[in-house]
Amino acid sequence: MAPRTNEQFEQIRAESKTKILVAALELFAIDGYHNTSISKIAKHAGISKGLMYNYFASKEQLLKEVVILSLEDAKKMSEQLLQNLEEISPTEALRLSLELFFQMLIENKTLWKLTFSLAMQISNMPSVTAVISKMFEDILQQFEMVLQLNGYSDYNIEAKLLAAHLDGIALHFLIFEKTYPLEEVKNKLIANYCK
Amino acid sequence: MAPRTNEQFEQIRAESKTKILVAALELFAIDGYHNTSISKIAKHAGISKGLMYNYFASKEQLLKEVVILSLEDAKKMSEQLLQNLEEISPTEALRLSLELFFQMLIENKTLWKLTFSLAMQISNMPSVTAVISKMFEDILQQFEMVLQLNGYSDYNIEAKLLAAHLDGIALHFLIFEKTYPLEEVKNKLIANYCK
Amino acid sequence: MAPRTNEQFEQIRAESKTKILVAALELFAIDGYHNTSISKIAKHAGISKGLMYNYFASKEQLLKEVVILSLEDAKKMSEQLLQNLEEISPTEALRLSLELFFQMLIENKTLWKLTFSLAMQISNMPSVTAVISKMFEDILQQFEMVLQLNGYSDYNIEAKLLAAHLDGIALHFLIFEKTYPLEEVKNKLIANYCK
Amino acid sequence: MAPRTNEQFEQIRAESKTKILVAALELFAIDGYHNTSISKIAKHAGISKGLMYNYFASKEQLLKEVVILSLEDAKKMSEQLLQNLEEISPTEALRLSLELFFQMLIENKTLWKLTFSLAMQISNMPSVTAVISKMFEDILQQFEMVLQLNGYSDYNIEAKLLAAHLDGIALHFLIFEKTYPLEEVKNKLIANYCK
DNA sequence: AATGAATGAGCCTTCATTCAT
DNA sequence: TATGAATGAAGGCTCATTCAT
Repeated sequence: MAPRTNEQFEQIRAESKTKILVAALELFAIDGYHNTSISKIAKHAGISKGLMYNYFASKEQLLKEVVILSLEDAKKMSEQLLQNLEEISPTEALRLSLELFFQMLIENKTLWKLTFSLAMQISNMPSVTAVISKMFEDILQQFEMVLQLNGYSDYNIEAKLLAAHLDGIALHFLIFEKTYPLEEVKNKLIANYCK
Repeated sequence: MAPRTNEQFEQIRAESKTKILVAALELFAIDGYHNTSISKIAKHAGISKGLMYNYFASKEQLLKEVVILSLEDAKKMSEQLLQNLEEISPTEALRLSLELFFQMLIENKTLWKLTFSLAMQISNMPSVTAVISKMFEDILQQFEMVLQLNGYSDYNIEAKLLAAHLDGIALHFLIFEKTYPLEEVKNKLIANYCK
Repeated sequence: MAPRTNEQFEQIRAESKTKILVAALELFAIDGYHNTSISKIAKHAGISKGLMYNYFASKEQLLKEVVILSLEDAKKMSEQLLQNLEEISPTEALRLSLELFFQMLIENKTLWKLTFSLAMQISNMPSVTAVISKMFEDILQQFEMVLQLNGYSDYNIEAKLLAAHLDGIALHFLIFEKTYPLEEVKNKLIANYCK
Repeated sequence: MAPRTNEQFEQIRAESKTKILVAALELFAIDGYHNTSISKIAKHAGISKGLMYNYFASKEQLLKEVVILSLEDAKKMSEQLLQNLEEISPTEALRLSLELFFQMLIENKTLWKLTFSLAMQISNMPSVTAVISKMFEDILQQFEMVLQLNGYSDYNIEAKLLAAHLDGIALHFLIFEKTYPLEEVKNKLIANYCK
């Protein structure tokens, strides 16, 4: 066989890396960062323990990249909304924003669980914290804009309140899972905000 | 010489136990449960590693008692409110409840940090989870009552919304600490709820 | 009250010591030496951990004295037999010796268990081993004498065989306990030796 | 470089595992299970402490495998006898059985020591006990058969007596080692049984 | 004589990380 | 690129022993 080209190597690398990241995300979110060993991740990803260190300098670095990757995904989703924002009424935009949040919450429970568990736990992992903070600011800005469009005078502080509200709901939902009446809470919240 | 009296032993025990509980609470809250080793706790408390096991059967049991102790403190505070609840107007009661929450949040940052960090991390520690869940239910009931008195028809689901709102605010406050405009958020929240 | 006399102190000491020895024997025999902690022994004896060190320099020393005490008891029993040995026929003496052995085995299962478990385990505890060896020699001499009286020419080596036979039976009985047909084995053995 | 082939890994594993098993057998037999720490075993085997857990799930599992391995060796030896059993006279078969026992005792002192020391100490380790019991039953059956062929009417109970006799001799030999007249005892025993 | 709180060495075990191949 | 055997520090926990009272 002809030797692999650089592109082929590059692709193999990318595939392996992705496999590892996906496996790590799943395990971190379900079992928590500390309860997930490199061994488990390697097995789950179908690769060897040693290979992991070929792509990530340490377990902490892997965590950081998991978070980055996940948040990028989330951002992509939310940007879809923004594209159409100008074509619809402000109220509708707000409603859509909220609907989007709940949709993402349900569809990415794993990621949310991970994010929350990290948020409270990694004062000693600044690089990871920074990534999470950055994303939070982005979301806040979006909310400010949408609330401003909806005529909220205190949109600055109201955005913070809304963000807190949503994160609080997410937190409770993730803790109580099946017993939490997410649908009712969501409807009530939207009703309250979009009147 | 004669051995110590029972009272003397009791006092020594109480002091040591408290020392350990306090040290554990601080470290658990700052570094998280998994990042806090028994060694660290012992050093922080100024005792030997082995002594911990004289008072707590395991690290998990220590955590449980830390949580219980902290929640008892919190409960005492909140009960102060309930005493006067019937003498004041419903609106005032709601305002007081919210004020109380923020006061407790500020005064017991450590406990809140611990609670949140635990909430996402200890699905496999039923005994601890149970204690936290119990407290959450208690708070929820209080909110339901106060909201009902304030004429909220959907007081059931509104209580859940309020609880989420408060926990969300607490979460953000604990993450961003000094940069979080807690006072403004608090005033706005109270204004929104007590109109 | 008048101060205690020396005799009273002496008696208290003796009682405490005995309590500890008895407790230790029971626990050592049931759970094994290594699985029995000083704490357990103290609790079982109804005294404090510290007091034990008032009477025994170490756990190993305690073990040694337990063994000595137990073997002395055993010796007393066997000496009862010897007293009457001259009044009965040699065959009867042999039968009685064997009967005595089985009786002691059944009545002192605890001690036997302990002895066996020690015998194989304490090459690194010479002081204890010495005591056990000494007793074994004593027993062997008795057997030699009785076998000689019964006309065994090779009484020297036959005594060793007999001792081994009895210890083997004891070993199996202690391992299999209820399922071991001790009575049948005993009758057959006696029948074989006393014909 | 290319990773090792499966065969290479297999061989490395086999070698390490054997090193550990051999080291463990020796130390368990000499010092007893409880007095032998994983650290000691690792040092004795010339490997790191952690590596043991790459091959054995726990110290108890290691013990179990040590016992199994040893008993397999023993079984192989005894099966050599059975092959020729039908070609020789019953008396000769019995004599051979006994000779074999003594040969195995001398050649596998370590294993015997281990077996005895375990027999009295591991009532709380069912998995290990089961293996040992199984082997004992096998041996008993063999004895029953051979004794029956030799015309013993009570071969059932006589087999138990014989097994006890042999184990008793082994026990004494292992305790007193060099000072025990094993050869004389063996000859006398065979003489007694094969007349 | 008696107590039990306190110590600290040592135990079994886990796991991130390295390295020879 | 890829493997997994090997390491060693660290973790939770036990327990014989000491010591102030």
